[in-house]
Amino acid sequence: MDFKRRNGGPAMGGASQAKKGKMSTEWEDSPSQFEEELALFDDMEMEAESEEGQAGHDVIPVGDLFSADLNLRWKRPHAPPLQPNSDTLIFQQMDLDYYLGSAVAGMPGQVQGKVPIVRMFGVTDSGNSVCCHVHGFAPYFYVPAPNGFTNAHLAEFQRELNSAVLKDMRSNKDNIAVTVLAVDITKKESMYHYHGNKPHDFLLITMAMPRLIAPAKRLLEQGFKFANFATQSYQAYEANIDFEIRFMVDSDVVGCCWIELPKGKYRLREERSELQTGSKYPGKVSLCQYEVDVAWNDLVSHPAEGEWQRIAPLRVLSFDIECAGRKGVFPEPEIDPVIQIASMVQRQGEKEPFIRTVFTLQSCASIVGSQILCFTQEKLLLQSWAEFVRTVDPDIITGYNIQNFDLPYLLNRAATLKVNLFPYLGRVWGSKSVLKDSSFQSKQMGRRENKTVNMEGRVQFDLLQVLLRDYKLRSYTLNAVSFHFLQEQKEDVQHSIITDLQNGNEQTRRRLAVYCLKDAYLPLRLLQKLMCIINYMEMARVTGVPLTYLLSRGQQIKVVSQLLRQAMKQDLVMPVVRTEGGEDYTGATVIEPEKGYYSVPIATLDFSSLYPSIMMAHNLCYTTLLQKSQVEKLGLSPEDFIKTPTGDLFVKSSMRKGLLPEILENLLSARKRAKAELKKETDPFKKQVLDGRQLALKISANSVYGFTGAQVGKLPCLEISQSVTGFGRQMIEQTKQHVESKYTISNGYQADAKVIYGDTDSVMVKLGVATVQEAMNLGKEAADWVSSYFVPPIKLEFEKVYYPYLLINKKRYAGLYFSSNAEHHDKMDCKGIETVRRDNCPLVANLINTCLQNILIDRDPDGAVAHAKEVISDLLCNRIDISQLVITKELTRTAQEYAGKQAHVELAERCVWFYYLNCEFTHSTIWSSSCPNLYCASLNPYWARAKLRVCC
DNA sequence: TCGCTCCCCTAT
DNA sequence: TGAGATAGGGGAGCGA
Repeated sequence: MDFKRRNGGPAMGGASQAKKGKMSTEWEDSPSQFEEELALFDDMEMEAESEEGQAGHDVIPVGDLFSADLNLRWKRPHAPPLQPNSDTLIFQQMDLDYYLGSAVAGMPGQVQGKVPIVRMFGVTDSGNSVCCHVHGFAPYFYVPAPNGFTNAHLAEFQRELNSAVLKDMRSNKDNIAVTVLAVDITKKESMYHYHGNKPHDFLLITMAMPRLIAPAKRLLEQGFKFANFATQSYQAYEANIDFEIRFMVDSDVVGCCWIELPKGKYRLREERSELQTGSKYPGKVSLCQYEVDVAWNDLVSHPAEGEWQRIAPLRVLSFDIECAGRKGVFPEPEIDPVIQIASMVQRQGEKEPFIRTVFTLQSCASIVGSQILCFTQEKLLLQSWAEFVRTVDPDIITGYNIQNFDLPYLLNRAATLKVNLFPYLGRVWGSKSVLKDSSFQSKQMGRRENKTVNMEGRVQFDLLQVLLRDYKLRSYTLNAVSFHFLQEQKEDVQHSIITDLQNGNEQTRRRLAVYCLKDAYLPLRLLQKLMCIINYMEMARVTGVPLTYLLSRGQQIKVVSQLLRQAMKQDLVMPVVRTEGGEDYTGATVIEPEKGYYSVPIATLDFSSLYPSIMMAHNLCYTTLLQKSQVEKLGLSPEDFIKTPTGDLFVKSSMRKGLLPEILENLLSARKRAKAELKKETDPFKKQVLDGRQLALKISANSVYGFTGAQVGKLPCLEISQSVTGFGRQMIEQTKQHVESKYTISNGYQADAKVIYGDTDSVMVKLGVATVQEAMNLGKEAADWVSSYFVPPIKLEFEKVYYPYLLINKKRYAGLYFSSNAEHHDKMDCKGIETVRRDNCPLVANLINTCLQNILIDRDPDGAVAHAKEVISDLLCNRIDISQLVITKELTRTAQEYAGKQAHVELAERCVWFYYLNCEFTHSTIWSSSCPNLYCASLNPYWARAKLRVCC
């Protein structure tokens, strides 16, 4: 749908504007490239399966929609019979959730009342779908045992807490009889602070349901009294862990891992009608081909190594809808009908979709390479599509903005038309897909209003959401994104004529169907090109969270998952800290730049993975943080701990090795392994997986620091984060001093080296050599030499040479980038300048880019001035395409926000002048200088009219 | 005109 | 109840 993408911000740039005059008759002339592509799929398939006798591209009579003969490929491959006693069941787990249900005979855990049951959905190697009910895992948390507590007190404690929680419930509609299932004494240690490696008695409190943990925790914190112990407040540990994560951590399951159910250890559910209630075993409740019950401690989880790195033949469904809107009004599901739904289904790992189909309202001429299903009633169209989804049974559902547009629209439309069988899109019988509003807020992404639709067992993987998270783009329309990544455009249909096309004939509707099909096809292509599914799967495996968390949750949960896994091995428990924003802490140093244009090579030295390596080098962790009062109490000598630049104390690894350094070492060594494997691997698909993994490992390592500094988070620790940045500040300062003290004329070098700039983990050094090669050689030597002053694994590395280099200000510079070859530059590198910022119009970015090229590549500042003047004169004479003046932005922003933005042409002039002046300047010095042509173009893209103002 | 705050978006 | 961090340039807008 085009409407949804028109919602925010101006529509596409000049290309579509220019084609406005295109006549509708032109369409029928020749098939588009995309149509030819579709036809090609068909040819390939005809060859491959000529015996199947399936006429894939015909218009199918609706009555035969789901007939096994006609749409054989819709269904999953036949599932061979499974004998639980002699067959093991192995599947890749893709989605994991839990529900409250009745206990199943023969399974561990509570037998009475509602019990939490974990549910895993997955796919076998042969492409069969699996739903696995996991029984017997109950939620729990810890509190420290009070002084004098013994086994004799357990029963009393449990009874008192149980009745307190029951009393606390306002209503008890589930008729819960027992809230506290068990209380046990266990030896644990808090992970916060170092306290002499002495485990203490903790009470492990097991609850009947996940939602009972919060009240139990609250009651214990508020002050709890039992037996003759005084009323006291109990600090809760691990009471804020999602139940899914709790289960995964405890059973060593990570996201998207392979699960093995050994023979004899599971039970297969049978198809059973509602009336047959005689059996003590429940029948199937899902649409999956295999549905099984297993005890939580009987399942085997395979770490993603060796053969277990493979990926099952998942079914990925991409779809797009079109609605017939009214002129100039955003379509409303209560009024405007859905006229087409295009769907493409692809198996993960295959090149092309094997199902290409479009459901249309009214007749539609055939399209070679795709199946057209025509309906005279919209109601039937919707219902059939829902049945199509259930038949195809996809593991992953994708599309462009399906989360906030297509799915909500379909649900609302189906509700309006009373298509009662529509909203069951998940894999669980009778579980209705409902629309909910949710808002997601983070400092990183700002406030995001989102809609959610539940679809148990299917992963919703909206490509737009992926792009918003992972890529900074100027525009997020499907058209712009496709052009950016695939150099391909959408089919050319203006959204304003969609209704006209629908009301035309079967040829105009065919035109619309081709457009709709392409909109379903492009997301698949993009997912493939960007390796989204593989990368996300690897991230889920590395961090241990379910795949769905990666799109629905923030960064913290990934660190929590790893931290809990590591902590469990050492019997450490994580406290629940109350979250309140405190003082900000000091961050990194940015060395005052020696602004100027440098026509000599500038070497850049970088600390690789600075913050992770600081944490590893100095053993910074929650578990090693030492309170000053504890030094004497624990009888520590000064050799046992260090004092960080911020004055915080941490014990050395000889006393206790920190969890965070351990996690980081694992991540970074796993990354080294992945990179080594990547080099050896020849299979392109496995290569993608490994590359995805090394990327996931790198990102994960870098997010550990952020987690400790997140003051509104699960476990903030400012002592760690401020010590990390403190060390960083010290190190960059020392690096500057070391380099400038050794590389001097008096030490026999050509010139006195000068650090002209540096930010956080890098320094730019003018070494005084004339060639790039010399700068590289000397840079490498300097990096190695400086590294010797720091604790491993901290390492300063030579990264690149800039030649020439234009240093405009802090965080704003440009230069030609030489990394391996001293003869040829890799690219022109621009940082912070208008060319890389998305809040400038293309004219400004292009102009500055050209000026920088003139200055840096051609070494022709006069050319830059000439170019700038030319553009300005074009601007004044209205010779600039309006699209150049419009700031195209992501659709989440409203057009009003762009109003009043200014395009600043003068910056190009400033660059040029700066080259001449080669000295420090301010805005006003340039402004008041006698520069001949300084203009400022102010524009209002909302009205799409540029207003020009002559400033000089 | 200057100085200030707020906002956006970037660098690391 | 869920959200990685700080540093910093530079424009817009406002008041003195």
